Amino acid sequence: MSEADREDGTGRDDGAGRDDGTGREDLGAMFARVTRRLVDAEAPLLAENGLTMWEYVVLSRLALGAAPNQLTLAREIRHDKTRLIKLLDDLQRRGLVVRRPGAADRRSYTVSLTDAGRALHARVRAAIRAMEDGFLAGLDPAERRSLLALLPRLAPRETPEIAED
Amino acid sequence: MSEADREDGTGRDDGAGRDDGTGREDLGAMFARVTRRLVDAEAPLLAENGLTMWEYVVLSRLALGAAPNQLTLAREIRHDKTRLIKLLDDLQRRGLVVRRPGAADRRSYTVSLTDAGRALHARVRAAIRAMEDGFLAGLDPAERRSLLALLPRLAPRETPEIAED
DNA sequence: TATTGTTATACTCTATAACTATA
DNA sequence: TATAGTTATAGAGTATAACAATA
Repeated sequence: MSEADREDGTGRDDGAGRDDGTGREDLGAMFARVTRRLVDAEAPLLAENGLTMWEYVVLSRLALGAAPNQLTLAREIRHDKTRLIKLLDDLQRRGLVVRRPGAADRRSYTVSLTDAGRALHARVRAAIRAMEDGFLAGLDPAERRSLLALLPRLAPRETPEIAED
Repeated sequence: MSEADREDGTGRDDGAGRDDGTGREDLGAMFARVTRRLVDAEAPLLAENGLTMWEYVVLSRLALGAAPNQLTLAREIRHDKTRLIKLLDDLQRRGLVVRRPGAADRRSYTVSLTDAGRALHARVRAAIRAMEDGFLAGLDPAERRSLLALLPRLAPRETPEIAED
């Protein structure tokens, strides 16, 4: 593929400095920059509620339903199973999640949210959602709809394995 | 435990797991997932060419024009000035970049690409661009145009300060 | 023999402080 | 006094190996 592809992209100069002749910035660089801005904007909201990013990721996953065991939970959120241990210890000590002996396999523990955990997640998520609305404020409704429809197709989420609570 | 257990909630199953009632996934989570997929896809392309991600970031910035000094270079790519040292040492040892005494300020060094550095960057960038084309293959032309127009607006790049070569 | 939860260890990445030479 | 480049050190984050209990 050559420079002629600029026809279905953006061939214009967006004022981001001297053009190096390649037409547009790397997709990875652009996505990374947006991601970093969102992470930076989420950081204070999480800190206010005493959560780290990984803890929030765990709560978000568990909000979909109980995880059958810690290993699948770790795989689904792409976190090391070894680091998940202390993280769950902390969340459980704070009464946000519970580990229960697995029904079939005595080695494993199902992990699920407590009422307090579900409430905290809902509160933080609402704050994050409000921040995101501001983040997307510059887009008109059609653009916003297009973006929200596109993103899941570019990186589909793995179907979580849900256990009985 | 049958898969049909997931149907008991909303009845909707779009492949993204049980709905937790909040409508859509966090924007940050979606962007982070896309970014990770792109980074993972770039990794082998960079490794084949003996570059780390940060080294490629430096080359990409310098492809826009020489940096007036290392400090502004570090700030523009959001990298620690202390870690930039060894990184530039390496790139210079390999003949990809050159540090030249600053014209006005004798403390500073301009940083610019050598011909070899420019060639390597162009080669790697072409490989990455080809990968990106595959990555966006699932989108129709209108969606692709919309996405590429949106991204720079969601996280504008800082205008780089360009020095004379 | 393989897997789940766990601990311990080693390694990488990142952040901070401090030094030098110039300004 | 402040800044550009550099070095050294401490800390956080991450990966790997190994172990006990169970399958």
